[in-house]
Amino acid sequence: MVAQIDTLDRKILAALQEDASQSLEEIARVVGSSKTPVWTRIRKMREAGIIGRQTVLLDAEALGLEACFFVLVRTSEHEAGWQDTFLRALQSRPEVLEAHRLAGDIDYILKVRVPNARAYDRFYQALISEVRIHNVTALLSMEEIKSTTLLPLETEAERGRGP
Amino acid sequence: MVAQIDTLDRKILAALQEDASQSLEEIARVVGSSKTPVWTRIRKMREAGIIGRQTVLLDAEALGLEACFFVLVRTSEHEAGWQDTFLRALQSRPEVLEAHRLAGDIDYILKVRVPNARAYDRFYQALISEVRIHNVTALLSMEEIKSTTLLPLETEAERGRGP
DNA sequence: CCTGAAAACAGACCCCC
DNA sequence: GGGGGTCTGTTTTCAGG
Repeated sequence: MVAQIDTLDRKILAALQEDASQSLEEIARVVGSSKTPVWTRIRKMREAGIIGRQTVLLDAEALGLEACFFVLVRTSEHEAGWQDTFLRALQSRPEVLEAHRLAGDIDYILKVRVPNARAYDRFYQALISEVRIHNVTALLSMEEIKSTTLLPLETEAERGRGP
Repeated sequence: MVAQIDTLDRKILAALQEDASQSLEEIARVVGSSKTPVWTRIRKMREAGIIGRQTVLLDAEALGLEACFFVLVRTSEHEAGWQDTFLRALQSRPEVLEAHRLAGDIDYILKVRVPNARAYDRFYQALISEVRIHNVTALLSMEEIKSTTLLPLETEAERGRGP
């Protein structure tokens, strides 16, 4: 379900990703248009779900969340019931920031943010007591080299290179 | 560098994370305060860098970014020069959404968003031609079970459980 | 540090092109 | 579908308790 988006839409999205606190007028100026068209397009893209939540990004370290783990999960259970329980467990835990089901011999990867290693252990113990997991590898982040929510919005020209 | 944040600040941050488009009045109402104090606290937390970028979250699938890979990187090179080159390469590539330096036998993990597997291969070929990498494992995401930017803001009560 | 008012500003919706 | 203006509500500032 790839949306029909033109160059102006992409410019608007880029501007909004960059700084959502900009005024309509400011955005209109940088994308080379005026308030009404920009406003209409934003409204439509919101309705279409292309534009989602408007949020602020907080400094995890400053808030005492000093440890970040990537957790590689292997399971031997592949029934729907088990998966449901596992998914619900992940959804309900706010320290799980990301969870993906994978192709290949590792079944899931999680990204978990906690205050420290002890808090990770509490999370881990709670998780394995809730759902049966075959094998877990935790990768501890020493340094966040890059972390962005800005999606690469390919231009019209770049799209030509795709298949 | 953990910031001095009180309960009211935490409530404000929670409200802002949840929906940054809320009016000051609305936020003041839900946190049980009034406009000026809320505004002052937001300004201070912005200045302190606790509150960072204000942004919108876009739907990657709708924008044609249908493939997500986690890339596990092992290197045999550990000199500063190599690391600088690698970091710069990651920073300059918009498809790299996250990059962490890890503890343990895997040196780095990347999160990469691209239109499809071919685009990932182009990224991979370009990366290994730019910097020497010993071993790469790509984990392909089949399903994004959870993805949130909302940090768990522990309450005053919960903080007591920490060390 | 909070309350309340006042001034500067931006968003939502109009009609016209 | 875009351009420009207007009304309404919101942000930001400031005097006073």
